[in-house]
Amino acid sequence: MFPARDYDLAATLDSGQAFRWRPDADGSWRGVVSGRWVRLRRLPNGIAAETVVAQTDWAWLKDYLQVGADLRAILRTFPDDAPLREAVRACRGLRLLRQEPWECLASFILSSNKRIAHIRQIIKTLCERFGEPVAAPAGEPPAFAFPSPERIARLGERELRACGMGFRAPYLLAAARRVTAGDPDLERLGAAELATARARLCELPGVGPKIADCVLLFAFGFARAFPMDVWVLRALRRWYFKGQRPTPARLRAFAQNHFGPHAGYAQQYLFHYIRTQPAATARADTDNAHPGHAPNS
DNA sequence: ACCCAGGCGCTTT
DNA sequence: AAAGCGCATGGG
Repeated sequence: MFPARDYDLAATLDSGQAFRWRPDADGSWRGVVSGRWVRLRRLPNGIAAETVVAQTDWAWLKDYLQVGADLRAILRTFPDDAPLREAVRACRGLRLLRQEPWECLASFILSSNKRIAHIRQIIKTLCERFGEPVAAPAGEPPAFAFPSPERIARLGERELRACGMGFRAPYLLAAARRVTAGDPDLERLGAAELATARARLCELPGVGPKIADCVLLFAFGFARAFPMDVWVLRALRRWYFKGQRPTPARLRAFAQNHFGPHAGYAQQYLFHYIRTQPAATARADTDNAHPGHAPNS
């Protein structure tokens, strides 16, 4: 059991940062982390973890779950504005994970122009077909590790397309080959400056600013990385620029300047909050005649 | 059928 | 810098 306060497993594991967790009827979650089958369950004062093989060192899972992160201290760095206050109130216990770089990179290459439910399906098929088998408890369905870059690099585009990933197949294949060749070296990227690491990732085919920021935030822990997808853009326009027509450059500058040292965390709260809003209001980002709490600089 | 999806790459303005 | 467009696939 890991002691942890303010940790919402559902919001954290099922909100589009990781794609391999499945909920159980009793509120527990099953997944594969670092090639190990894991079941997680929320306890009053922490998180219970169950594996197949007894663990003497849980560092790999504690790091993944970031149970040592001081969420309250992070939230205190947020700017005190109405949208973030409401998002934090509505998404209590939402956390950022610390994922394995290759799995995170590959997953988000597969995410472009896809719904989260379908990203999960593509990744599930990819793991079942090409991932190493992982020991699972009796009665559980077979489990598989996420396929290594070396494994994917040996495949053909046709086998990848058969997983349902469409035009992303050549991107994933090329990225696997580059990573296998050590260009970039994912082991070293986390030690680089944010801008340098982002530029390296963007050299990969199929990786642009948004996917790079996802990897920087979810795998390398760059706290200022701020992935701007359609939902976050919608949130920014609706809650911070109501009635205005901010240019993309203006939105980027605002995001960099407004949200502080844990901007990536703020991003995840806005993302999860607007996605869990009723659809009718979540999409009301274009029809607005009433300026709200909009900043002027 | 039509529209959109945790975008990106390329072309044109 | 920014806007258009195509891209595979699947679900509402």
